[in-house]
Amino acid sequence: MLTNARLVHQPHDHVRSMNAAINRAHEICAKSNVRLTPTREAILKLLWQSHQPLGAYQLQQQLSKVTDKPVAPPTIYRAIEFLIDLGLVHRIPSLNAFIGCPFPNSKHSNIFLICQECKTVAEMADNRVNNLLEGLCDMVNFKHESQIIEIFGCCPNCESKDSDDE
Amino acid sequence: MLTNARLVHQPHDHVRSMNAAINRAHEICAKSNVRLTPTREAILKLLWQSHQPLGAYQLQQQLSKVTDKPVAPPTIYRAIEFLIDLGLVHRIPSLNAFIGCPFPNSKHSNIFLICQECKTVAEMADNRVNNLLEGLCDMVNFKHESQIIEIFGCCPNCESKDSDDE
DNA sequence: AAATATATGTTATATTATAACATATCTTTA
DNA sequence: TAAAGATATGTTATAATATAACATATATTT
Repeated sequence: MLTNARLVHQPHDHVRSMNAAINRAHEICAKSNVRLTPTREAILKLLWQSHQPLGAYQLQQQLSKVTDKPVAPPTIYRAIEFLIDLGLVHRIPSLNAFIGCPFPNSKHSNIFLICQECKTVAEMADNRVNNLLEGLCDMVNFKHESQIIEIFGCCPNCESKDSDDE
Repeated sequence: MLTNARLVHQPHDHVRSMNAAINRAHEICAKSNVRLTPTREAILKLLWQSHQPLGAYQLQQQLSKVTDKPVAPPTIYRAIEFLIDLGLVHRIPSLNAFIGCPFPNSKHSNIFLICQECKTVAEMADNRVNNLLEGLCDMVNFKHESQIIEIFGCCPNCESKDSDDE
């Protein structure tokens, strides 16, 4: 099992993990012979700086502030599409929002733990889940190509806060 | 494992399965002491008549045609919300669309097999998946409340057609 | 330096979803 | 059975998310 759950739900060196992510992104782009342009890098940084997934229009506002220039939606959606295609970013469909992928090199289980209290999202990967789902697909002759698993609930932080309140 | 995959991907008595679904819906509403009003029933029927998930505005058009009256979006979204709350209908987040639930009484795994060719969606339920995911959540102290699993790929029908073409 | 490919800017608009308030219809209880 | 309360629907407006289409700019190759 692979997860960033502890990281997401605990205080940590945010700048450092972001820089690591940006470096990885540069490597991945170099390998694929595509360009991590300033706009794309800025979007990726914004996503990494955020503990929560960001919507396209939140990104628009933030990018506009950072660059001190007006930014139109297509700019955002294009950058996001680029980053998603490279596996550097995920879209969380039920939230219409986007997050940086913590392990862009590994096989994607695309399991997202969505805290309904604080709105943070952690990601997990687990081969047993992949195998099980692929097995189920085989049983009904469905050709499995990709998947996304959204789990809604309460993260450890919020859970302990909630029990304090009672 | 529980699935309607064979049903969805094969010819079958559509009217009959729809009527069964409507009857089940009436029972479930009676039990919960809520009303399956004409609008709500009509929406549910439209969803059951469709092999594919329908968007809110498709439902709007179709309902308007059936009732020969103008229908506004809130009418649709209200009916859908009602049906979803009862477990009679699901929303497929990545499609912004809705489908009738084939087994509204059973525990929901919420596994959806989405054919990217023909756009049909089958549903599965499997306790091993639920157990595995709940186990993973336990490991990171995440309190699991609900989940949705979208699997994208190719259904047996389209798969056999595709191989014919080659 | 020209030609080509890639990326961004810009305007407009499509698509999905909800807020807010008015009206109607059921359901209960006096 | 009429009034009160709860539930459901109608209506208008608008918010939020996403994309199409075309112009311009920047990088890359030749």
